[in-house]
Amino acid sequence: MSEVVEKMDRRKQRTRQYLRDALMALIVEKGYEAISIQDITDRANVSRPTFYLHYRDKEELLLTSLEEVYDDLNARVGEITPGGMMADGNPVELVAFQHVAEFADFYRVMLSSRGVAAFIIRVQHYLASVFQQHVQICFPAGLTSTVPIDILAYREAGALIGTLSWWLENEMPYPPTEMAHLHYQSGAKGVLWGLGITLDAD
Amino acid sequence: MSEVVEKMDRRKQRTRQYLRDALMALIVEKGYEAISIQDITDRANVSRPTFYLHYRDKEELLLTSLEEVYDDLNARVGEITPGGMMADGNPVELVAFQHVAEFADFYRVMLSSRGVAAFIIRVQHYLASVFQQHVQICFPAGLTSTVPIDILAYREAGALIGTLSWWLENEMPYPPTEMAHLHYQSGAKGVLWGLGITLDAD
DNA sequence: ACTCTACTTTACACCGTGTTTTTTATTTGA
DNA sequence: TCAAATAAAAAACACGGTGTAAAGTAGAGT
Repeated sequence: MSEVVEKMDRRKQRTRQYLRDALMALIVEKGYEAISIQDITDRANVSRPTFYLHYRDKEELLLTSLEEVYDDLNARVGEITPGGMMADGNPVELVAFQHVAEFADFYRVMLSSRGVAAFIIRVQHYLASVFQQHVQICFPAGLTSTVPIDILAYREAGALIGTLSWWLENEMPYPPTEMAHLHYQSGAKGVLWGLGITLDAD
Repeated sequence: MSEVVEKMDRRKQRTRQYLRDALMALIVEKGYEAISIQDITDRANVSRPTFYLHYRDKEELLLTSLEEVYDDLNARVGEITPGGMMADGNPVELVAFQHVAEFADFYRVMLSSRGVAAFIIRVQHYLASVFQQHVQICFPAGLTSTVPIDILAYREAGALIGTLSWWLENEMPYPPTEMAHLHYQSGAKGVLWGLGITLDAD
């Protein structure tokens, strides 16, 4: 996933690290779209032409910068066990809330009006694929689903993004564990359950 | 909501209409970000300075152009009746699927990587507010919710966007009515129901 | 110490933005 | 129908960001 970093000149490593740090800081400060290459290189204390020695454009820098974020997320997702719940009895969604809490400043911007559509959609696809993988781990024998699994995957991916958006917009009033439970329950048992309504017969 | 159009010079009306049409066509063709003012005025057969006589920038044109889309949506939402289902027995989500089907080319871009984060977030907020209003219409006496209603609203708003994304990305293989039912059921009864799983006791 | 190679500096052409001024065309309404 | 009002076109401008090139400098690797 990451580039080969071992045999890379220290200056190269340092410069790229400066650029990535600068981008992340600037995203938090002024939003992605408002950032110019000059802004990034100024912040990184690097000349503007140097930028182009490493990255084609702002988007390419963003994509590589995201790897740090993804590495954290993938490490957490790797801990998932079959069975729908994690080893400690928490729902798997907890990893998402913990991860987002870790990078709250970043996500607060990127999942807002000042964010990037491509990033939001990418997160959605990622979460949908995790959902599908998780279903296959929990039910290896297969299922006779009432609803196509990929629709459910997109639905739940969007639902999680929605809950995360609310959480980030409202200064994260509940801890990750509580959010994970609220989200899990209203998903597993349905929205009517979340509203406190007993479901009638079909 | 809309401007006063009656007393407006015909040339003004025509020019603005051309600009709005051009923007919408270009969004479908190349995505919002890739469009320049020059692109819009070329397509509209209008000089570039003229653009600035009417709109401050591309975003302002987008916002006014969206009113046509919103007018359609609001007309449909207005038809919602209290009770969770519409007069014909379809779930209220149906209006969203019908509306998106009407402007499918537009939404296919705007809810994709080539779209605009601000638009996606705006749709999310709109859907969340509709959800909350709908709950208040259906249960005017109030509810003792297990989950805060605004969290549920964001959750379901995101969920709907997720389902719509899947639908648009996959060439809309099911008609709006069927999508609405699939979406409604997996929301009301929960994801496990959608997967075909009978829920154990708590 | 010597050789690479990354970085800096300066410069340039290009493109999109936003505005101004002058001129032309069209609409309004008296 | 004609005069006054106003919208649009045309041409030009300053500005800022992009992407590249050429020359020189500094610091890494061996």
